[in-house]
Amino acid sequence: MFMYQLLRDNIEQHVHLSDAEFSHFATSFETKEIEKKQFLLREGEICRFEGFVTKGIFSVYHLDKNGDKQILYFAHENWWVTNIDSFTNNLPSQLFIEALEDSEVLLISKSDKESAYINLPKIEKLFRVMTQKTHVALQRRMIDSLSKTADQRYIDFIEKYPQLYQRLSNLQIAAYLGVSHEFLSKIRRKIAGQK
Amino acid sequence: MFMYQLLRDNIEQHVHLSDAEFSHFATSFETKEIEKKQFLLREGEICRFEGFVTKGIFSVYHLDKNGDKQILYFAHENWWVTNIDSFTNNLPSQLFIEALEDSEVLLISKSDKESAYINLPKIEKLFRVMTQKTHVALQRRMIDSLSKTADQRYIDFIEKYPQLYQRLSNLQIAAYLGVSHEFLSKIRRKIAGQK
DNA sequence: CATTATTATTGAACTTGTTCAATTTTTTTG
DNA sequence: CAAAAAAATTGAACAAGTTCAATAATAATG
Repeated sequence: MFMYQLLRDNIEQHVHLSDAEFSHFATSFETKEIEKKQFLLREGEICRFEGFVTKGIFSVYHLDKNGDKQILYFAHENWWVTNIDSFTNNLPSQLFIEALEDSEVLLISKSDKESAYINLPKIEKLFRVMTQKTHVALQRRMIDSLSKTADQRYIDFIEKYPQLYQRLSNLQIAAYLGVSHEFLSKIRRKIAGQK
Repeated sequence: MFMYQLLRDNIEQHVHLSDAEFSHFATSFETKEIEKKQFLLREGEICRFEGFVTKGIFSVYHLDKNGDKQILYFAHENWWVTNIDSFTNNLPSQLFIEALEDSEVLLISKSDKESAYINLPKIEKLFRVMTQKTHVALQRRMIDSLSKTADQRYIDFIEKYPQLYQRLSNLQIAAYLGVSHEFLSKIRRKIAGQK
């Protein structure tokens, strides 16, 4: 099936699995469809899965006490999505994971993931390498957030994620950049005027 | 030796090693002393180590084109320090690692670390778990950086790292919080006035 | 301990970003 | 396709944070 091929290609970027190994690992996943505006995970729930997005986009965000949303990341096709804190430590999630389009994910449970670690050490390596990459990306974003102005972060975002930019509302992008959507609107006007 | 006991206790928080396993792993480390204001790693160099701090404090930071410093984290006794991006991908470092006091680290090279992964799978687990924890902490910091005001981030910092706060200058703390040190000074005045 | 460096404070003018409220535009849905 | 809902724009008043330049306080060093 197409979505399993996507998963295989994704894994192949980090470690090589034989047909048999992949087939076995792939049976650990179940498919789930989530409609737009529905949740894969809500605040307070314990995250019992790690997901691989095969269709659509999810946003992973925090809601602060003022009701403002801070988006940690977007996960579209070919990305992994979970609340790693809740998942690994069995803690109530402080994050929401919401579908921004009608979406589809392959989900693996914690116990299946742990079995895979044991049966297939390459899987442990896979997740270690993925976590490292994600961490490096977040370090870069943290530095940008400390040093760059919102204008520049917006320009960088468009350049880095042109396909994502097309599919997201400015409300979403503003919540990712950490500015009000009104201010993002003014940034857009300013940039448009410069061209 | 005292510093190896520190290392062992640190590892023990995540995985258990027998005396023999630990002794073997410990031989991979070499001790290095770094004087205050000297560098463990400079921008442009490839990071060939992962370090465990046994004495002193390091700051891991980026210098932007304006010459402003953004501090990613501080590593004091009992913390690990490296540039994970440069280390894992053999890329020139975009970060500096500088000793803020006369310091001492135990260093392990990439090849020794990789041997350990192979000889002792618990070590792979150790680093996977540590990276996950670090990642979760950075996610929380990212959310705070998107949602909280500098006053609140400063108050949080003092509360979270009271011992670190005592040993750092306000210049360092400002570069960590992402504000000018002048503004931090005004925050401090405001907070002092409230008490 | 006297001198020099670095760090911290302060004020004033300025820039960046927020909030609120109103209006327009676009998208969704019956 | 009409109506309703959601998203985007705009302006005005405000708050948060920067920059620059001067001064004071602390720490480092011969």
